[in-house]
Amino acid sequence: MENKIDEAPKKSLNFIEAFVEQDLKDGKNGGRIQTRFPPEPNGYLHIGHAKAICLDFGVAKNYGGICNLRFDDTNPVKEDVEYVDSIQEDIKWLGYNWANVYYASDYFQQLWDLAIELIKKGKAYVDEQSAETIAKQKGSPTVPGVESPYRNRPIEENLELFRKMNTGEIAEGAMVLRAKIDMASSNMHFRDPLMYRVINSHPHHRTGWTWKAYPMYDYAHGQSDYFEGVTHSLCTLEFEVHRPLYDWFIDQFKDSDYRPRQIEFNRLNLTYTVMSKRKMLQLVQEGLVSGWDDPRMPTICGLRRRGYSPESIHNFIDKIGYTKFEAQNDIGLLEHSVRESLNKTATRVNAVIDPVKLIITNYPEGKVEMMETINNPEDETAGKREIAFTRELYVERDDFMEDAPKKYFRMTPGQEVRLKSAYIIKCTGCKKDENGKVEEVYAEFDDQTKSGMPEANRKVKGTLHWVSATHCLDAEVRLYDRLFSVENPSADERDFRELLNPGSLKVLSNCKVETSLGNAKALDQFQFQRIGYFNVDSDSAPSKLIFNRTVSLKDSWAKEKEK
RNA sequence: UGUCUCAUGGUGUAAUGGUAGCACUGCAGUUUCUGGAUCUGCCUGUUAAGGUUCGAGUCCUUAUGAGACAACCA
Repeated sequence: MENKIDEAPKKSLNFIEAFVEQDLKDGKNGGRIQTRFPPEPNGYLHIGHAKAICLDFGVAKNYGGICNLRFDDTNPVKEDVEYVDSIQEDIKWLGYNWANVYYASDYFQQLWDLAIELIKKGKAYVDEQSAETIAKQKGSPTVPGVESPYRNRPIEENLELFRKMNTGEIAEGAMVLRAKIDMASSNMHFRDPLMYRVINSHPHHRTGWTWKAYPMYDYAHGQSDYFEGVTHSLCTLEFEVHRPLYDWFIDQFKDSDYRPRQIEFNRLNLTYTVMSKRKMLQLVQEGLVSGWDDPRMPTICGLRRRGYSPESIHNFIDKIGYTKFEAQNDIGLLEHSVRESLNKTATRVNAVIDPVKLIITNYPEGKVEMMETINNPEDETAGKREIAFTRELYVERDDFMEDAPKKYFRMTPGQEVRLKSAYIIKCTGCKKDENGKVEEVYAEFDDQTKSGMPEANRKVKGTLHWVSATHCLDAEVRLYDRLFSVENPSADERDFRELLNPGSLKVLSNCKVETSLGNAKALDQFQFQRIGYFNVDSDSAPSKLIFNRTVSLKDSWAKEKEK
């Protein structure tokens, strides 16, 4: 037995964990591990952020370090407290606790002081050219830039102008502070990058009108990492080109052996989804979805409302891994992850989403039998409950066919099926309206086949779910599907809004569910037997039950039908 | 016609110079009071060409393809 444990396969490290372990082995930073999750509070978190969160918090946890939450709030034009709250809620929901909450705005004074130091060293200057001129002078990746005429302004003058940038004496857009590096560098970010710009049209959500000059990302981010003692600054691939500049700024100011290390990994791309904040915002603003938490959105709040468990998201992220390859991840894997998670935890209930009446013609009128049924066959501790059985029931319209193919295991005249947790019945026929639509299905039950009786062990091909027509509740069921109809909306030439899946939401208003669902609370997760996983929508009320389909069950009959 | 990064089945990801493995998907079967779940089996892969080496997915060279970078955004 002990040998078995030794033989357990070691989980292989991703390249970031390998770097971290090597740094630890090399004794860097005194063996300390510290990461940070640095969202800009300008939007809701999505599953791509969840990937970063799992890494930032996960690395800290696995290597005995800490992870801080830091809001990168250096642009008051776009940022808002509204987002600060939702971001914290979403991180907690994912199951993580930060050691501290910081704000880049906490460092405005320190950053200011360092900028002055840089000016005094002759390594930064105030440029008063227009944004367009500066852009033009940057050149292009293949053409070197040209130096600003203000590049060699005297230090005293730079100090004076920089001070004025922050007093309101300088108009927004009129001046910037730039680091003096190399206008001919092959790395565009080295061509005298902007460090500060003037913003006096918007108050900052935390510092109000105190500051008029705000630091730019490349300067603020790296220094914030440094101030906090971050050892591993993990970010996505598009910041790869920024790393030399990140290092450059740190080199200007560092005063010990300690330095944070930036490592980049691939961002999450999901098929049939868009992940850009801009596009999501457009979907919300144009009413193409009901809001940031629309269950079709890849936002954390959307997934939560859809019925995804935190565990399902962790499992998914675990499976896709972290590399430097720009992958397209199959949304099918996310769906698999949620089925895997909910299979173990969701109570099985009976819900008929497209009901047709089934009458057991030889069952006494008015009789009510309470049938015992198991809550979750995957979890012995989940217990049992009772459901009412009566002469008139509802079953799925799909579960009856007058002329059925050979492999149809459900109700068709002459065929026996089992009603789950109740009796075996034999279908005898149906009644149709003038259009040929089935109005009622008829069957006879065998009183020796009640679940638990010896005769109940008789082999029958199909087992159907049902609810009593007299002991059930009405419900609305929202069937959600993938938001887009093409695999990669971002790669399509057409406008992404034309690519929306018209069938991404179907509302069924005439569903019948078992009475036990009457006291279900918002977000409670269930498996509607034979249909899928559903949860209680946040708009649901006892007087109007609303369920969202998280994901359907795998359906091998649907595949068989297609053949 | 720059710099940087990347390339393993349909998709994603391992193999850290020594038997190309895992997961998802797909297919076939087993089993089942959910056509779910379970269990079993199968299909499919190292971008190309050279080189180093006893031995290369891994190291080197070149080619090809893909991505990132020219916001007073982060």
